[in-house]
Amino acid sequence: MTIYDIAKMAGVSASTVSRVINEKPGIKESTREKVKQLLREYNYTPDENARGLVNRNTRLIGILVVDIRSAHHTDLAFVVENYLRERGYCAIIINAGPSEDQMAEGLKLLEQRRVDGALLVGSMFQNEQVKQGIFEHLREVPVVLANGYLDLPNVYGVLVDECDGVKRCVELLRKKGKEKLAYIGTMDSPSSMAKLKGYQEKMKEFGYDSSDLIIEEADADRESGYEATVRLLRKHGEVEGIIYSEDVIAAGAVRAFWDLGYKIPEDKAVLGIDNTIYGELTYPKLTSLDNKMTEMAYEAARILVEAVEGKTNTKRLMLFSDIVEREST
Amino acid sequence: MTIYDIAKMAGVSASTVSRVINEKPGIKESTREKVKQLLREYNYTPDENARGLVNRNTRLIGILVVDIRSAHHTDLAFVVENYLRERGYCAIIINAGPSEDQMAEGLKLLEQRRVDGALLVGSMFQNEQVKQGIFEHLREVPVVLANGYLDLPNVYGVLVDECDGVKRCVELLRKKGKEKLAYIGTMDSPSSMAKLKGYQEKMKEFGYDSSDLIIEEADADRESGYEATVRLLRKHGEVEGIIYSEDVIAAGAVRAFWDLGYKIPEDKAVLGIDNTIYGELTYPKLTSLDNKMTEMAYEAARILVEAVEGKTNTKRLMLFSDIVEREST
DNA sequence: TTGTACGCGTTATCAG
DNA sequence: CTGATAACGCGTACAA
Repeated sequence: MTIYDIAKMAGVSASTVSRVINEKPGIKESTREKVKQLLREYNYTPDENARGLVNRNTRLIGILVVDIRSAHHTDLAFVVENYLRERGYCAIIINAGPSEDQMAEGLKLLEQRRVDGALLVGSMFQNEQVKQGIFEHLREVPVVLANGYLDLPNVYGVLVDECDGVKRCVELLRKKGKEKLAYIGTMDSPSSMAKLKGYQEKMKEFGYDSSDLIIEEADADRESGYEATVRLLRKHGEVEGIIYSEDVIAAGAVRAFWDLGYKIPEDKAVLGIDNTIYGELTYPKLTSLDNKMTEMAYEAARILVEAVEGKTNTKRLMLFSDIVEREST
Repeated sequence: MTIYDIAKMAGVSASTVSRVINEKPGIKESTREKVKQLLREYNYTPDENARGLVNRNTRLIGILVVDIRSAHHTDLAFVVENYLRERGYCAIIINAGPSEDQMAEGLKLLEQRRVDGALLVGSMFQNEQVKQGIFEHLREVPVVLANGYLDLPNVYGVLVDECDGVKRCVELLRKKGKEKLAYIGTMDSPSSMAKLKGYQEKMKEFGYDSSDLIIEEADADRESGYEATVRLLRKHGEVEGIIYSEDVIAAGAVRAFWDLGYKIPEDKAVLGIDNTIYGELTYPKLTSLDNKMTEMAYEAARILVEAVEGKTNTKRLMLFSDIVEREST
């Protein structure tokens, strides 16, 4: 079913049908009604792709994410997809995977689809190869990085002050009387490094030398959180509080403290980051640094759509995180 | 950059460029190389939409999901997206929302995009309005229901034997010496009803009258799980084991048992369904009925792609669930 | 108020 | 082996 079919049945030309569909003025009311009637009868819907070919847009937005299964990316994708759909855009989701090659591959895919814009979710996209990929494949359309930034004329960034957020976490633990503080977490992304830096700098303010700092690396899963915690406590049983780079790691840690017979928060305080579902599931519930994923998603979607529609915008938007206190501190 | 631009630079016609791009035979090696060189130089990628216009396909697959944030839907979407991408398809994701009107709206959106096929995730899509919507909007393309089925010529279903699965859960609890068994869960989807039916039928086999069965309704979140459990125990303190329709509800319940001073599994056994991350996060860890989401996702994607590519397939594929025993039973 | 003709980027067909 | 031409479904100047 095309506009030609409708046109034939209505005894008018295809352009007339097109005009009716797009609510253009200057059509006799009787023909408009006749066409509308037919449109409804065959519940005809215009082909967005063909439309895009002539309008020179697709109303398609690409969402690139390392792995959609990670909870905060999902939350973000949800908010963004809703925002887009309400404005007539469709979201193409691509799990780019962790390697920079795969990310570039994802960018190429989006170019092939001629997306009107792209959203890259996660600080992992903040690297040279992606920058190069955007330059090669998506130079013509706005690109928004959620929790990242790249210095390119068409790239916008929405960021959260993770370094400052962790500093406030350190302050909170000190205020609760915990002196000896350690840090366990991932170190594989710019975001991770910002968090770590927050811990290091704040501890130095409290008079610790960088050689005194107790830091342990972990992967972003519970098993790793469990093991890293056990490892750290074996060496530094005196630690009174640990900040974890992600709730999921802290969730594994909670189990470790249980098994080792420590009470949370009396013996050891635990503080996670991301304020995800993990934080509410552990016993006791985790205190967590909320890095405002929902807000970030909303702002990223807004900036992207506005840029696509030709409105200018701030290139970098900074959001502030909040500590959500629960039972683990 | 179009094939015409490339053609002009290579001193050939657009058809030749097109033939090179599509690896068609019958091109002089020297011209092929010359064109390929240009293609690389300008890292040109063909416009999939324009391509689709003439090929009469889009290589776009629509994924309709009630809410992408629910963990098992996310897992499924991940597997499906990877499968599709490896085969040259792109996934359009739409959060259809819980109402049947919104679902129909989502179907219309997919028609507009002229998707080559659609995947509807969750038994919630198993209703008359969606059936009508598929008939109106997606009659021409294959549609796969993950965990559901609709009797329409172009609809395929991949299902899991939830009723039978719950029966085996009842058996397991009995074998562990738990006699008095209750059921708490959602009752708002065909899938929920199948689970409930499994509980009811198996209990009858064990000699219980339907009026003896202890059943409590809950929403699919932790708060509701907590409250429903407290409510049920107040009335039936003698219950020795509870089956929950979803892990997330059971996760709330675990907290309720803690607060009420019951030991799991000694005092009360807890059994969830879905084998999601929730099950591993609670303390003790949940025994859960694994309804094979990953396998279902793989099969659904496979059937969909094969149907899109013209291969015939079983209209209904049934998978079998497994109980994953952890610490709560 | 309506229709004709063209172009969007690509592929298929047919002629050379 | 290669090029010209006609589609694909739609929107839009321009003409009537």
